[in-house]
Amino acid sequence: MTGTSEASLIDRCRRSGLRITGPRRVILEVLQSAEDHPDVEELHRRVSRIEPGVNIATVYRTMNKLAEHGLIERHMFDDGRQRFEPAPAAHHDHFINVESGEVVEFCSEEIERLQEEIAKSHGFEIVSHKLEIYVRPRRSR
Amino acid sequence: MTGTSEASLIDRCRRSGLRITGPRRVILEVLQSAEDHPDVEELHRRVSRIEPGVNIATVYRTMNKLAEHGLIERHMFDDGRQRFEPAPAAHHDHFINVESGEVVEFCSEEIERLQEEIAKSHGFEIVSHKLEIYVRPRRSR
DNA sequence: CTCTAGTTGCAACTTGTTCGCAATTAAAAC
DNA sequence: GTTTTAATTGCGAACAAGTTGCAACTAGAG
Repeated sequence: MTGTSEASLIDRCRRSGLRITGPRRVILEVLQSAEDHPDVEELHRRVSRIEPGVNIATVYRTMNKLAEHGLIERHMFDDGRQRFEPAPAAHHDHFINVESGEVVEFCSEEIERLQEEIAKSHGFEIVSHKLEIYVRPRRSR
Repeated sequence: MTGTSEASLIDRCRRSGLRITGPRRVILEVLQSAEDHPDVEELHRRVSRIEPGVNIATVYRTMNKLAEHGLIERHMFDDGRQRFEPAPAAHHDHFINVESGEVVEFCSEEIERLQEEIAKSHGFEIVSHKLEIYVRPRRSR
């Protein structure tokens, strides 16, 4: 999520043979500095704040390109809209706070292991997985 | 998923105060005998085979009503369209075969338990969750 | 049998996303 | 630097899934 990362998105795009244009540069900046999991409209809003005139179709196209090249990760939570995060180093799952919409990442070795085990016992090989836990702040206690 | 069930969907609708009309009766039949997780278009197709003339908007509205009353469960897999299954007795998760699109149910006490634990440690209370494992048949071995 | 609120078909609409196309442009090749 | 050309862009139109307004219809309570 955050800019803890290594090589800038821009560099990684170049290495993937993607052209760095004006609009794209801004989109990448926005993505790189995103601390959350914005959807396309939100990205477009942030981009427009920096440089108005970038069409939302361009944002869509750019996100598709980036996803194709594995440079970002696309999520589809229950609100039915795509959300993105710069491809994280390690896999993780998500808490979605149903009250605020906020997304929190977490990971559990143990759950991953159990999944492997269960898949195997069903004769499957895991391609990918998605664990979303819809939560609310624990009251009282 | 299958008709292993108890009280018919129709009865449960009546008990929920939903009217049983012609179109609705057919939709419920189709749902009840579904062995899979059909989307609205597929449901509509099946309904139309039994009784043509039912509008797809009616299927949408009926599914919304049923979901409101907890009589069916709505899923949103990565294909981005709603899919449904008659509300199952017990919670379960899903394998989605990425090659065939087929959906297989499974459940794991242990994973559920771990989720609780992790949520708690983050100060959350679980509202619901969703674990989807995208798989393919295990080759060779 | 009557009456009314729930339900339906239909067409129009909304929302999120993609597409065609002509104009622009990054960056590879001179 | 200049040329070249394939990738990218803006724009408006087109899509796809799902929803809605409304007048007509009807299940089921009384």
